[in-house]
Amino acid sequence: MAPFRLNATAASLLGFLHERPMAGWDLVNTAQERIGNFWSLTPSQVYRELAAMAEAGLIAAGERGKRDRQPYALTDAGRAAFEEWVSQEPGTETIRFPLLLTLAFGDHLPPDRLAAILDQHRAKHAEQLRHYERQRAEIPPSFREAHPAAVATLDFGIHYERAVVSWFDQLPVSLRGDNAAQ
Amino acid sequence: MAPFRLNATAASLLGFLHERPMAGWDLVNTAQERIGNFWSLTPSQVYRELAAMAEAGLIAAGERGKRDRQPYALTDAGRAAFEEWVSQEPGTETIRFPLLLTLAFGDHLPPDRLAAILDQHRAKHAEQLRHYERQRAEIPPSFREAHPAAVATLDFGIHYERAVVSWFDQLPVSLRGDNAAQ
DNA sequence: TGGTACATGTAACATGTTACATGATTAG
DNA sequence: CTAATCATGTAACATGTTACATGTACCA
Repeated sequence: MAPFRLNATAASLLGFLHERPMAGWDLVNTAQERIGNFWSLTPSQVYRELAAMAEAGLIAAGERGKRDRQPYALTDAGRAAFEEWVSQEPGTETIRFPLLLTLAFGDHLPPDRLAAILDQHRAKHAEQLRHYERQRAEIPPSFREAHPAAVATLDFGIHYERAVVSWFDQLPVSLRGDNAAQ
Repeated sequence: MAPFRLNATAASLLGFLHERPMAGWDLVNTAQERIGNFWSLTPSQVYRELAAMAEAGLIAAGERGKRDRQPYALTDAGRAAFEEWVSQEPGTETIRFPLLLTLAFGDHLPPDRLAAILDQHRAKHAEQLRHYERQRAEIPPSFREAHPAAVATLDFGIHYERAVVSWFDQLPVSLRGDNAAQ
């Protein structure tokens, strides 16, 4: 058996499979819900990683259920691989922010066009922030105590979006114009 | 000539080539300096994109200089392709934050190990913040007025790192332990 | 004259994205 | 009966990463 180098995406799937056997579809949705705010993945990727991990013996396919659902269960090898992954030092985050590129090259754009783009993106981030805050407010105390890490990752989103919005708001008028919706 | 779909990385190289013809090496360094905080790229990528863009006629190779430097100059086609790219609505940012994955799956880790990891990453971000703030303080007023966008992207970094550090600091003791260096 | 920084690139592979094809089940 | 949603996947391609090979010029 080749030593199969786990990537973070595959490892996350193993992480979720600790809870119960799941099919690709479940994993896509679970991942979206639980780590989607800071780790993106597509269905294609999930199915590919599952196939590769099944091949490598980290998960075992069960019997297909309704609608051809293919459940996978964690194996001992999978559990071991996950343990190894999770105890590694996590790497640095990657941020790729196209808006900042547009801004950096903003000299090539009419000022009001740039201002409009900034304005629109500010609105999106403000909305995302409201969304997180609504979620935060709805967490029952029991959950808060049982899953402090889940709350902490949500809080990260809140801190991040607040920073982004306040960054927009401190931009000089020369860049953002004065049409910004406060 | 195929219509050559520009990606953000390639477009950025064109952006820099507006200033003067440059070789791959210059572009790697310029990009690292000017957009590296929110857009990562490797030398390999740069050379590949340059080759592809030269092939597509967006840039023209000049005569090789010292140390085999291969300068590229923007062509009219390149200028046009850049204009088109920069006037597009920029897409959403992508964030991939491995530490948050480790935190989300932190139940599989001894609490003090998780706390140590968090502590270490807090220190890194605090250092990065100090670095940005030092840079910010060194900007001469003349530059500030001439290049507001460059200042704004740096300010983004500052806002971001402040948010990250303050997020670390509000984590419950149950997660971060009490060994955190304030 | 030997080490360091400069400079270019290729190759192989890993990961991520997009588009599409197929069919099952459920709700109206 | 039909549309929406569930569910699985493949294929093709784009992008990103890592490791390596090659040689140049400067400077101590």
